[in-house]
Amino acid sequence: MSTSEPSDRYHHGDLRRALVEAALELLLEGGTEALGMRELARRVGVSSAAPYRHFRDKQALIQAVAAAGFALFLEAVEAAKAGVAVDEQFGAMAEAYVQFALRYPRLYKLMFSSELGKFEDKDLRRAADAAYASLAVAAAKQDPEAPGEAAISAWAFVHGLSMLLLDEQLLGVSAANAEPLVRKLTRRHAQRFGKPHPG
Amino acid sequence: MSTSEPSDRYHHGDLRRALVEAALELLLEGGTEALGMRELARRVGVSSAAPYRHFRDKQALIQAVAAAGFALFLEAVEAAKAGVAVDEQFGAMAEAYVQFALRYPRLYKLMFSSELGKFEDKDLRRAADAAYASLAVAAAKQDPEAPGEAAISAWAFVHGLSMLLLDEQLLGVSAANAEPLVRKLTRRHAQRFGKPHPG
DNA sequence: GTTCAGATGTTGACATTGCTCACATTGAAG
DNA sequence: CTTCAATGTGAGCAATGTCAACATCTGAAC
Repeated sequence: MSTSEPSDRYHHGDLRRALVEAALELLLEGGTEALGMRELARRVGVSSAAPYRHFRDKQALIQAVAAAGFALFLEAVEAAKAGVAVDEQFGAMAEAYVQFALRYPRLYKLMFSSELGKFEDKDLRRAADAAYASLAVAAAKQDPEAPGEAAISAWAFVHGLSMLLLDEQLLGVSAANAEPLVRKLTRRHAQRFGKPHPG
Repeated sequence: MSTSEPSDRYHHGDLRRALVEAALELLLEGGTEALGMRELARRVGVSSAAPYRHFRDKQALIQAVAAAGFALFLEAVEAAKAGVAVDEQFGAMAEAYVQFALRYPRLYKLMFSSELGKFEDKDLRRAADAAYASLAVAAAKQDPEAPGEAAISAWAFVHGLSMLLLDEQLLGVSAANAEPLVRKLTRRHAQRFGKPHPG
């Protein structure tokens, strides 16, 4: 499933990428707890100390994973807006957003866990901002009179909704049957927060 | 600051409570990473194995802390609604909600971290639901035509906004100067999501 | 009041983890 | 071909979560 063949030579060739890939798999399977440096090294078929040539810290490794996550995330959200009428783009993106969270719950959680130190890692920060910007732009178009507030509200809404769904805080609603609710809610949000004087 | 005097007798007397208290302090000071079983035992002045008489797991201990957090949280939100006109209660509670998150960021994060297993621990589940219900009721009153959706949207909004603020994802806005923004946004949300036919 | 059974605490140990240091191996630039 | 920086190895340290065997206390029954 990956491009990483162990290949018994001394130098791995592309350890850094292999590590991030494996870390991602490890995370998706077993959550944050399962994501350890040593286990990671084992997976890639390399000694326990090797990863430290590429990442100062466990935290640095995690930041890289999160950044990769944001890239995936951005891709998904952008894809959702392609070929959609402008005034329906926000709704589509919001839906894609929540669906991403539901499909990769542990990754999503990691991305926003932020014992993570988003501020310190430049790459991570950039990736996160890019994702934010993508949705913010679409949301801002909805309410040209107060674009900033519209963007924040929109982001807060989708993020909060995702979290609620992941925590199964919504009685009777789980990842499996969330789709109709998500659609209804995002549409409702777009309506209420959309252009205030539609007539 | 606590009721826990070490007191050199063999039996502590109220270890369980002391542990949760100390864990809370530890969490507030140093975050999740600083919250370890052994360090905790050290703080309370007890052997490393003693906590296991009261908590099966580290996770169980953490769940107890989270439950305590939800109690605190509920208290804060309820306090905010006391003595406020009914149609302004939601705004007041929403503001209190976000302020709680800003005052206790690490605790708030823990409460919603949910590698936490909210489903399994009954006490925790109850505490979380109670907090949810409190805000949900106020939000539902805002839009009697679709109370369920109003509640979800409201919760998602405040939760999402809190997370964004904690992650400093909002450029130029941090815990220190967040208050006016929070007030403006919650009011805006109440307006847009409030009774659709105010005339 | 003595006794005895839980409940509660202690000691010491095991496996595992993050991380570091001294050393080994390699590929590429001169 | 030599050399050097980049990359990987192995052993080891301190710390952690957890457990089992043992110690001590407390409260209820006699």
